[in-house]
Amino acid sequence: MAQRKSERTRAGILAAARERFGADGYERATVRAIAADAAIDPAMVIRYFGSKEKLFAEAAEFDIRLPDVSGVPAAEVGTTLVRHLVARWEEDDTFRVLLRTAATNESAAERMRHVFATQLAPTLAGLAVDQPALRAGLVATQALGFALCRYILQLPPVTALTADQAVAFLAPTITHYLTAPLSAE
Amino acid sequence: MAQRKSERTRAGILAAARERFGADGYERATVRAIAADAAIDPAMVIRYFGSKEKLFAEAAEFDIRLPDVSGVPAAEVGTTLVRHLVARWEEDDTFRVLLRTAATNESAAERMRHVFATQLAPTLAGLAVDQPALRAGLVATQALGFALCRYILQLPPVTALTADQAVAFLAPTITHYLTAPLSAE
DNA sequence: CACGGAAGTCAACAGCTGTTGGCATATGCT
DNA sequence: AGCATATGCCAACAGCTGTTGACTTCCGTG
Repeated sequence: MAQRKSERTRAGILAAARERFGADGYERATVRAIAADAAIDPAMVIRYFGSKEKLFAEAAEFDIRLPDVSGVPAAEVGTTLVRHLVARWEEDDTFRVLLRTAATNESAAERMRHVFATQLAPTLAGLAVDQPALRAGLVATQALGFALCRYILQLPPVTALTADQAVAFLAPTITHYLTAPLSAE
Repeated sequence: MAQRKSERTRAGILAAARERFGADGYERATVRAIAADAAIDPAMVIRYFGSKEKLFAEAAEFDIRLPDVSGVPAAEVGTTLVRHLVARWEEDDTFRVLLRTAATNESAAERMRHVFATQLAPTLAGLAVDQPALRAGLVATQALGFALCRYILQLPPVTALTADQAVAFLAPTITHYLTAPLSAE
């Protein structure tokens, strides 16, 4: 097996890349810095991934892995959804990479829209009482806004929350956006 | 008046800088590109503002100019607040500059926290029924999340909204965060 | 008109960037 | 063992970055 060792260094580069991209964003995260974190030569980063952009593409591959909520009582759907999202964001930093970079990099923004359209919106469509696209959009504003304030901007009152508190505060809003009548409030 | 002409070109540089920073973020917006937009030599940008960072600091100086809501009926506070925020964001792109850049630039993030702490939180504190810091933080997640999805990520369902629709959808959430009991939802 | 200072141009700098090719080394197979 | 190939390092490249200093041009004032 000639592949065994290479796969480990490849994974090391990817891990270092995720951390750097997540901390610094696409432009400031240099190939040299990523290579140094992975204790390897910068040339190897290019050899393994072709280019910085392809490395980023792989590092930002994000699967939201939404749970199946078809069996969940309607009243608990919001809580279930939010709990999953927060847990998912806390456990790995791939999403932070994507969110941070999407602010300044158009291809990352496009990928973010793609995640929204293919992963979030379809699931929410089954839960919304009407106007699924609009409701999914509203949910996104609250969900991504929370992630932005907590992980990127790090607003003190938002970082101070425990995950459970965050879920308790956000869930009613999500439920509201999915089910409340929208025209006259 | 030796100053008159210089002030015009200075304003021109600042306008070009705001546009470039807003469109590309701090790193990708180069001094040379800003200078080209302002039809001037890159050296002048430095001469007028000292450095790229100081230019950014001036370009991202943002005053949220929240209205006085002390005389507004409690039921309409949310709507008034949101309407003002959305109108303010639509009319000038300084806020977009700041938001976009805050994602990848720590000093811009710090400035964002400062705007939150000195401009948004104090006003909201007078409107919250309790726990003002927490409630201001929750309001920020929704408000900034909307701005992120609409102006930066440009999620189709969110950009499709008219300003009035956006206000109508967000206002109840803001009111909820300011006034609803928080412990058991 | 002559002068002084402001306004602007030009070329160049040092440093960093992603990327490439050549060369050494180690590793696994026969 | 000996070869082939994968793995890695080194040095260098061309291009871009923010920034600087010297030089020219313009303009209002004495």
